[in-house]
Amino acid sequence: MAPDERRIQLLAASREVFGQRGYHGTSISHIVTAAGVARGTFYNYFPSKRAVFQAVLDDIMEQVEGAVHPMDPTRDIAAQVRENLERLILTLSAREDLPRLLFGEALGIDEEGDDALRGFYATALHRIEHALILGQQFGVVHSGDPVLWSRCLLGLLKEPAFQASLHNETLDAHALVEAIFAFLARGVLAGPAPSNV
Amino acid sequence: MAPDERRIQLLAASREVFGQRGYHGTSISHIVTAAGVARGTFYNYFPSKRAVFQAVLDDIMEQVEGAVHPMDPTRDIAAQVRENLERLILTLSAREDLPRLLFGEALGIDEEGDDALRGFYATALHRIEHALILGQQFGVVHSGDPVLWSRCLLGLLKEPAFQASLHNETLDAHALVEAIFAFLARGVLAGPAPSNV
Amino acid sequence: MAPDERRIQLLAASREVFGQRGYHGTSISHIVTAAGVARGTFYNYFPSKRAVFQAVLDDIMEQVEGAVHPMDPTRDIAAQVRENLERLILTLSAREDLPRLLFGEALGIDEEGDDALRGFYATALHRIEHALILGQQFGVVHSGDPVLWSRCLLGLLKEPAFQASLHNETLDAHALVEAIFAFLARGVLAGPAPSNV
Amino acid sequence: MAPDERRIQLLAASREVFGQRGYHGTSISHIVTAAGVARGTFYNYFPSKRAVFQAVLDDIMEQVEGAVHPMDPTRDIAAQVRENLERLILTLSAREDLPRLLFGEALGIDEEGDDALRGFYATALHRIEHALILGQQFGVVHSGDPVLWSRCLLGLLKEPAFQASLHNETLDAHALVEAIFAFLARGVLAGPAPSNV
DNA sequence: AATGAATGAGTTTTCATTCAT
DNA sequence: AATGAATGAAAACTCATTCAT
Repeated sequence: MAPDERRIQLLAASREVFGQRGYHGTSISHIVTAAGVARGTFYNYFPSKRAVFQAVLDDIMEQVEGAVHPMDPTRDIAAQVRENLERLILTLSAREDLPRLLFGEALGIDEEGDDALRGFYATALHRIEHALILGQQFGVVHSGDPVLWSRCLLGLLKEPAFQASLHNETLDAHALVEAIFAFLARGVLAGPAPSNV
Repeated sequence: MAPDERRIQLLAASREVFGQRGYHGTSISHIVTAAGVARGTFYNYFPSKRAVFQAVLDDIMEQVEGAVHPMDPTRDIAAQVRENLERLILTLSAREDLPRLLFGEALGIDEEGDDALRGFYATALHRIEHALILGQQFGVVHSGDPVLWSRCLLGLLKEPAFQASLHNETLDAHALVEAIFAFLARGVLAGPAPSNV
Repeated sequence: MAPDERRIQLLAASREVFGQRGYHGTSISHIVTAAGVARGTFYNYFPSKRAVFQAVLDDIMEQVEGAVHPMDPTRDIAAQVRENLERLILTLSAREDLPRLLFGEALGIDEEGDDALRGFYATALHRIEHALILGQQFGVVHSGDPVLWSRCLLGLLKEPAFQASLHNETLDAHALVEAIFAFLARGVLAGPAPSNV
Repeated sequence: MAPDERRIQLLAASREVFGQRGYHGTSISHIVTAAGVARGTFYNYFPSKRAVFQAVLDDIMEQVEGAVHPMDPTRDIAAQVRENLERLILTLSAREDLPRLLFGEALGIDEEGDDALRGFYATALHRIEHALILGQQFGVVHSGDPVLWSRCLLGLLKEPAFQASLHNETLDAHALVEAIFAFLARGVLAGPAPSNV
């Protein structure tokens, strides 16, 4: 088998078992059994358990980041945000191992891994911040701390995804996008005198 | 030393080390060294590593749940929600180990632990759902799926807390409450035609 | 409680648990729980786990040895042998813990314990040897190696007792005595020409 | 080294150490030191201490059972019984660790082990019973309870073997066979009036 | 004499990693 | 490149024994 294929095969098997058993519940034996190769072969492709896990996570992060397309200023912004959100949610719910790996296992392996995770969140949050700041400049977003707000917005998306995975539910992407948009547009409180005009 | 004190001391030491090194990074040696007792003493108070960790989590969950006071219908509801939110955030940020333990380590130890965590979230989410449903009946909350919305609202609170802990920042409780309230009241999108009257 | 009573109480509790769980399956906790005393109290009466077990065994051996009465040369020898056998078997089956302790647990704790057991068997075997030699002198016992024969005779008694305890059966003392006597008197083989005159 | 060889080597080393120190006196360290392998190597071949011990015992039981050959009805029965007895005794005395393991250590490890031992004895006793019943039908064995008698006969063989191992003596197979046969044929009691004609 | 909290050496077992074939 | 036997450090847990109260 070509080296690249073997690597991909090992990566896939690793993701599979890491997703099912978690990082600490997975042993190299699990991985090589799942991949159908010998123990030593694994170490020809990855220097350590830690390293495959990072490779798996990198894949996932790349996948998630790839779901978000750059904005085209000539098209309707709101529509593009909505599309991005939809793609993001679909990506999150497309593979059931993803939420567990990203939200449950990614944190706490070691300092280096935490850094990688922080990097991932930093990228995501910067994009949101950037959008917020732009929106504020154009007057379509209320004023407020973009850092804090971006975290709140991330939570709006992440928590439903996390809860769904916690209960082995599949995420209704459309419903979630609608809900998030409703939040963004007017909050949850209706009432006699919101007076936010 | 009296058994009760010793138990508390061991629990405190365990929480300390679990908070710093995570569940899997912590060994019984770490705990007993931190507590300054012999290895066997630990097992006089807790039957297993798993068990202390659960005790630590139970403490945390109790603490977090205790921060939310029951509503008094004769007083201003919005004010009470705000107070509860403030207390909750203060609790979450009062001890730096709390977010890591609750958001980063609680998941994935074993099935039983996951159940406990699901129970904790279920309690929290039910409260939020209940409040939403009540609000919808009184016409002060927009209509929408209370289950999904409660998860979104939880994320609004949890993610900023999580991100702060990820960066070792201290949470500005007041700012976060304000931000959340702003979200609740009107969302983030301003604009020519919010038309939510 | 008087020291003697306490010692007896502890000894009884120890025999109880040793009989149920075996030497290695028994911990000091089991003993003190069964006796209803504190851990330290135990060590006021016995210097070690090893020591109580030896005391228990000594009791048992004494009991077993006490079941065999010295022979009265003025009375019928065969009848006395039969009586002793009966008493012995009754003793062996009177307490269900006895066979397990004597046959299953007594051997292999340590060298000292093995010596004690060897001493016990030596005493028993010497008595049988003595009787055999006497019998041979009087012409009522066939000629043959008394050492080997005494071991065979011991097996004739011990194995049925052991097997009964292995299957939690109660030993039928009378039937066993009859069987042993039949063996002694004529063996098992009948036939055209036993010619044992 | 080939897996089969290694397994055999570990089994041999285990049998050696178990035979010398007993089950509870043996630690995995003793075994791996005796075998000259690393600690982990042991666990590549046996899942637990309990499991090697059972494997050792299984070997022994197989060996002992293998010493008894099926009877050929066309040949002299008595001679075949004598040959089987001789082989059995030779087997029992060929390796000095065998009696200790089979008679002293096999009982009391755990319920499963006890079952295995009961099974071993059941097989042996059933064979003896079967022979007795056949003998009774042909009129060459006196009438009497075959179950009880088979246990007595087992004792006749086992106890001399056990006592010999207890004193580190080597068993004189021929003398023992003669003694047992003498027992079988006419018992020990001679005398004026056996009157078993 | 009684208590029971504390001790720590010792045990079994796991598993990431190495390396000769 | 692939194999899989071997390694050994490290972990969780037990329990006989001690000793201050």
